[in-house]
Amino acid sequence: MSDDLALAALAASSFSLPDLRDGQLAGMSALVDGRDVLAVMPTGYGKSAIFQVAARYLHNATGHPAVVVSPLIALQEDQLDGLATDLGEGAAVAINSSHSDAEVEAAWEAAESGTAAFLYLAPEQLAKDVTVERLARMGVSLFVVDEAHCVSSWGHDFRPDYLGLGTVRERLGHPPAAALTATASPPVRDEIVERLRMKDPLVLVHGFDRPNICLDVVRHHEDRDKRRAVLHQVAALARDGQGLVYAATRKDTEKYAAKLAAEGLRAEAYHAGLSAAERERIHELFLADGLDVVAATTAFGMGIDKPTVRFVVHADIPESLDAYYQEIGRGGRDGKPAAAVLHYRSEDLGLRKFFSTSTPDPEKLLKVLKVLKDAGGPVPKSSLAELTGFPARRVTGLVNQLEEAGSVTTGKRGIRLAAKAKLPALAAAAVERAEARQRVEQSRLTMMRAYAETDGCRRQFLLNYFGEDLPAPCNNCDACAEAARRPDESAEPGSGNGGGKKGKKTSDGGRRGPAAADDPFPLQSAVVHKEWGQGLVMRHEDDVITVLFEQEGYKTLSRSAVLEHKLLKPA
DNA sequence: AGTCGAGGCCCGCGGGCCTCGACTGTAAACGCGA
Repeated sequence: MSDDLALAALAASSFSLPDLRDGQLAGMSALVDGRDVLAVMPTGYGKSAIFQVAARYLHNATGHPAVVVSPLIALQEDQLDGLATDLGEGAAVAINSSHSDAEVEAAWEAAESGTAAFLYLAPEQLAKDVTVERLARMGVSLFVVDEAHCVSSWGHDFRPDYLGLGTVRERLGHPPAAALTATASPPVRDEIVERLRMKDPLVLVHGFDRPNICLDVVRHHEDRDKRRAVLHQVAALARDGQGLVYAATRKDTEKYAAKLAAEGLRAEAYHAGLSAAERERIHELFLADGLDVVAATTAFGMGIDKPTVRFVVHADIPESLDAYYQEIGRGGRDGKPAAAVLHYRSEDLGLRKFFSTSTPDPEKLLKVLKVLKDAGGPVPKSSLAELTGFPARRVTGLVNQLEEAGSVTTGKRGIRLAAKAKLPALAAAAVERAEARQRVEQSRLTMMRAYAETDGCRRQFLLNYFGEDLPAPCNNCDACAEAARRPDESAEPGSGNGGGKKGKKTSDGGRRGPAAADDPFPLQSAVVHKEWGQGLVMRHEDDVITVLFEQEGYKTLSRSAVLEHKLLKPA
């Protein structure tokens, strides 16, 4: 604990942080003591300082740098600039494909000689054995994973090297690990901890609620009505400030941008199909207040820290509340009022389903396994595509599914069988794992849908999902506004409340079930279900209890059925 | 799962309607040719 003073002094002198916020010092101190840390804090809270101060301290003590895994080259370069300002040129270096061979070698030497205290890499770099071996020889004081939710959201299909980070960390001699993210629900946190092989990490959750963001959901039946409403609303919101419109497809971002531009707004579309130069131009223009609105896919966001974003409108529902919270969290970072509006049609869930894990195909998995068995040794992924006749992307997905089940491993020279069992059994194991993954993804989408369709306070729902409790309705969402508009509703018991819609909310906006005192299954309590195993109570609403099960994801149960048939037991 | 858009058909010449196939997101890295 005597380190705490030294850490605080270092934060003040090297990083111009005279006053540390809740959790920052505790995080730094834990890392320096060798304990893993998972920090869930919004952008701008100062979660980077936790690992930066700790890394600096450890570098002074050992001469070894921190390895920082960051998903985007642009983010790496931003952080390099920031650290150069605080600590001087050369204190942080990066190894990625935007640098020449000579620059990369210089970065290595800076890290090895003790000049650089931070070495930034993308997970793809750490998939190369030569890289990991050189790092292991060099010695690593700290293993940092920035934007750690990527482990869960990108690891399974899009960027599988995220799943290998735990192994990489072992090979580096298991240095203490710091995982940082702005948003992660309990199952995502668990997955980060598991994948990075963290042991008893210090979990820091701070500044999670963003009360200045007004939460709003607008439901639609017809697609064209939704499009019209989105345009109308953005045009109105853009009168008072700048903001973002998130759409699910590239084409839609261009349509929205064109229509908004036609209405006289400074609007641009942003998606990964644009050239790097064009993306850079739009990004810079937005930061410099040169645009009223950017219509974007999920490509726009990470690393964009503009405090004055006044609205985030979703033209399509995201895949999960984790993603949604990440995206609306880009609004109102200056603490002033900001609007988060979700335009929702149940039909839009179809596209999200399409984007999620595909149903495992036992035949194709078996084919991959057969090819690997016949080869009798490691097979590079490209050859595997050729030998099976499947497209490269399909092969990646299949290999991931097999690898997650422990049936194959990816090594230096390619993919090889890892288990001795009969091939159909290996394929079946992979199918089982993939189906479990599908169930979890499906349940997360279901929770996103439930948020869109709830009559209760949106913020209570959202915070519940992230494992936090908000005792009273927020008074800054459409449901609370609706409740305030109908003060007499709760005085009318039973039927006859007009509108024809069942289950109108009560005037307290609540519908939170019985008080915690007499509730056998309070929020966040651990429970056991005969079939579904261990779970965590996430939410109460009327007669419905939502429980997060480790294997099955989110499930809703009828409270009366639970009590009557004793479906749940306290764990 | 749902939507877009090309192309065909109909009735009658400019546009509506239908069907059916294509397409739908996120990055880094590497090799190749200029």
